[in-house]
Amino acid sequence: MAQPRYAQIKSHLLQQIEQGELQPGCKVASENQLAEQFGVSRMTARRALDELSEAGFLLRSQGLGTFVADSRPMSSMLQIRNIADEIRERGHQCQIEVVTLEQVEANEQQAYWLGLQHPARVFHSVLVFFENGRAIQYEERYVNPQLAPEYVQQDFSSITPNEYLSQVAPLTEADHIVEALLPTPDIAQQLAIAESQPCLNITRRTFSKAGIVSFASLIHPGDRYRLGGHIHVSSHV
Amino acid sequence: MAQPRYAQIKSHLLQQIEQGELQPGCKVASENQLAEQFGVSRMTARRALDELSEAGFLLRSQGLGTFVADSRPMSSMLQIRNIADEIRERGHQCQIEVVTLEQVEANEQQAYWLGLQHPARVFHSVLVFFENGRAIQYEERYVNPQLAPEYVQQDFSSITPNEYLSQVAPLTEADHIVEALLPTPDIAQQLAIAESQPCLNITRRTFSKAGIVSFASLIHPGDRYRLGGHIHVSSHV
DNA sequence: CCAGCCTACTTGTATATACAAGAGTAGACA
DNA sequence: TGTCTACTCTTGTATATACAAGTAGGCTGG
Repeated sequence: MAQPRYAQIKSHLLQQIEQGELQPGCKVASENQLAEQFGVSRMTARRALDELSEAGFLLRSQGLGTFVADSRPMSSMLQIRNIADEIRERGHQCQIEVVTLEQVEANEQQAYWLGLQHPARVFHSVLVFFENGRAIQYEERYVNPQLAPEYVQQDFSSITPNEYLSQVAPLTEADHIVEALLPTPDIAQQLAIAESQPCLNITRRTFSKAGIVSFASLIHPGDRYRLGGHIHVSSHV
Repeated sequence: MAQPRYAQIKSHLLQQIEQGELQPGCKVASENQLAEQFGVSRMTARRALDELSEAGFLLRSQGLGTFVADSRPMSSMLQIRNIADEIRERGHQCQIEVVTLEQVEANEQQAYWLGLQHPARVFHSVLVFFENGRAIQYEERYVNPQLAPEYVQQDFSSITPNEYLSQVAPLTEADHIVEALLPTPDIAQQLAIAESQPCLNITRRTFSKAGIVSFASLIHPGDRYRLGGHIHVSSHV
């Protein structure tokens, strides 16, 4: 079977939602109706509805039915913009130091985050960004070689990985994890900060239509960098 | 049934993971083993593993087995939702300690952030949130008394400020600043952490149609809390 | 009129079963 | 020795079934 039956049902519903045939708040066919319509068992239809619900496209309530959620994507505070632009916007000089640029064997976790099968060879880069001579970002990045095969040939002192990857594989989505941590001795040295200096770590995964492009860990000294953002709330709570 | 069987199995595994009995990379009991161990059918055990995998705690691969993932973010989205919900969703207990709840004279900066003229009297609260007895958030909040005049009369051990404010002044927007910092001695003591423990500080301003409702500083121990987010990129770059 | 019950339909949980497909291993065989 | 096969264990997909539980609407008896 090329695609599982439950996935076909998911796709069908998603398409209807995205094309506006199913308006927000609109009631969706029940599990039994879908089961009959697609000639599958109720549990299979249920799986499609369940996963769409889990992903935030649908709202389900016992006794009532399944409905299209009002607005799904939350615009988030974390924009995808590269730090080089930010620095230049402030009228400052931006230098980039390439620490590492290589092809490596991904471990299972890394392969998983890139949506690849283990084992897999991936690209790996470590860069440090300087604003007026002061280190402001330590970037460690793993790149899917299928989507950016010439990654290691780039000259990242003139074009940032973000810029290059945006060209070869336009972004469609991204997710982030933000945390506070202390730098490792190595990173502290690269950023020229004390090991007791708390840092902001942003782990970012970027997606294009073809799949997961890369994930990166961006580490910023807490006293030199803040993250700002704005959310527009659709409904409430 | 108080709690579904599959949820019991989830809790059991989660507890083992969080207490380090199941180390990252460690192989987890197979569906059949769990089914026998808990006296349920394979499909029920499977549901527990599936949901934990979906949530990022486990990695599964066909033919090999199920393994504990390295680490995962605690909150999945940068929504405006209160931390109490997150804690409850994890099936944990949430306690709130009210440290301060008063009316104070806002300084010029505070009045400015609330969009008020100096001088102005505003409400001020300091709360500490506990998850299973461990402090997970120190919240200091300033509230616009015009939009929530009965703020100080609330019992915040039963309803969170976020929930209350959402009721009296539905949110329309919010902005954030995220930074990494070291806690002050006082905050370190309230959170029961070392003063060298880096923390994530989220400064959040919330807006309703009538104006700025409140701004709050939410401080989380870096080793107990992460922030996750997802962006849907509409068009360019 | 309306309060209460009953029924039909919904989602939620749980089970038993079957087969498919990926991965590793032991053993047969050349 | 090396290779291919067969077996076993794993997760993945799909089905049929049963009962629980929440919701709404209608019907009946007072």
